[in-house]
Amino acid sequence: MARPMKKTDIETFFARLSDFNPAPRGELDYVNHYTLLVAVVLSAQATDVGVNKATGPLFALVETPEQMVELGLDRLKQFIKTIGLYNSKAKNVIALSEILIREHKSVVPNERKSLEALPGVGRKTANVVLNIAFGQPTMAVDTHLFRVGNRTGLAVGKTPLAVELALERRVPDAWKLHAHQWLILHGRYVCKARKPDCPSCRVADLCRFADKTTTLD
DNA sequence: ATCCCGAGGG
DNA sequence: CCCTCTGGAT
Repeated sequence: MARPMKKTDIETFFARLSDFNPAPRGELDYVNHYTLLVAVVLSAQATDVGVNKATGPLFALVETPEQMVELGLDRLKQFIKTIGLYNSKAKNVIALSEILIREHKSVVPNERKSLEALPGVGRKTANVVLNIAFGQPTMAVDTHLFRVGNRTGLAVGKTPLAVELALERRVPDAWKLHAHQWLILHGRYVCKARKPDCPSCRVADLCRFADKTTTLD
């Protein structure tokens, strides 16, 4: 039952996802490093579609920390009211913007430590920014990566951090940079939480969980 | 009722 | 470790 995915199968796993989608892109909308950071902070426990709906009008007006501080807490809340947890997120975005201005010359830092020191930015959000904005091969373990890793046997762990470390150990270097994006897309559209679409999954034969009862052999 | 690119506080 | 923040989609 606790059968981990075989090493050779991990290679095949990513080769197939890569073949299907050679240059996977995230689905959060942003216009620069700062708006990327804000979008990822807003995306906690929310769908990216819902986040994009709110950030479209917001980023048309605001794309720098200075403009965000000038916009102010109450008006920011109006923009993001349709996103869950909007109260604390709005507070965090304003506070984080003030810190960027004060301590980082309004530039999004490229170090984990500085990123995680920002309010509303934890390990997962820092990993996303490091990966997307700065091209670092980080494994940002969100709800999708956690589920897909454990379900398939690719990277098993009881906590997101454990799964992150397992991914770093097990994913071959050649696939590391885009692993997060491939896995999240796979988790969102195929290896879904409620009704995983195993029949149309291109890596089902490598998966310990896949329902293979529909195929005869 | 459950899930969505979680983080912070107790 | 637990709880809270929170609205929209399915």
